[in-house]
Amino acid sequence: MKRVKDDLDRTMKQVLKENPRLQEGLDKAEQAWDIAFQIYDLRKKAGLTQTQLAKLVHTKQSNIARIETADYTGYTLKTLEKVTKALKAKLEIKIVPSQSQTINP
Amino acid sequence: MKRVKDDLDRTMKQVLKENPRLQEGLDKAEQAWDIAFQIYDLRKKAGLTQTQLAKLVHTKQSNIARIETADYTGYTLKTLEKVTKALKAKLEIKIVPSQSQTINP
DNA sequence: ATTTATTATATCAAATTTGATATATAATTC
DNA sequence: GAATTATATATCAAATTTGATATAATAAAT
Repeated sequence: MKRVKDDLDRTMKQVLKENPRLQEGLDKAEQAWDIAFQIYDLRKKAGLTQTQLAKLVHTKQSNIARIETADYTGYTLKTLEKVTKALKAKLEIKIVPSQSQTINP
Repeated sequence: MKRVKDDLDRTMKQVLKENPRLQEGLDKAEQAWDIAFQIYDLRKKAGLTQTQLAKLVHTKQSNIARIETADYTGYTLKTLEKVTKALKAKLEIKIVPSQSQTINP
């Protein structure tokens, strides 16, 4: 049951890896999935294994696995920050209003 | 003791409100503070009081206050998402690598 | 095909955040 | 300046995430 989702995830990761432009389209899709992928991708590019990254973050491999697969909406910024820092990346969080959000004069 | 920090926060909010370009400079500063401010700012622009926003988020005023003032690193994405959605904004999370992060061939 | 390495899943206690209530402080309004 | 509104702080139980260990599943390598 969950296996199915994961298989999809993995093939999607592959597809995206080969067609990087598709990534943009995902912005509207689930944040959760996107973050998971971003981390996965960075880790791969850094040539790190989950266990190695885990060590950098001072945690265990299983926790990295959780981050990369699970739906991530509920997790804390603190965690995200630790991971991205270990990957020598910067966490950018922007809250962008959909429409001009000023009060009418 | 904490009052001092808050007073600073408030005046900073003012300063930033008047010199929006300064905002950029803050990107390197604390994420936490920045998020707090972004929410505060959006709420104000939407002309909402903390209590009103709280109602939209199905929570209480004190929790919104906490979000806007407290150091926010530890909180969950879920919460951030609920709040930004209520403010009709979109939460953008990007993990940007500091240097080109590819493996050497 | 067997090993070996890598990643995924389950589970559970400990730590942390969240929601809620109550109350204090600050700012507006009259 | 008193009253009303808005925001900040304290506290605590309940819910959730985190870290950890163990183990299963998958992939890679030999």
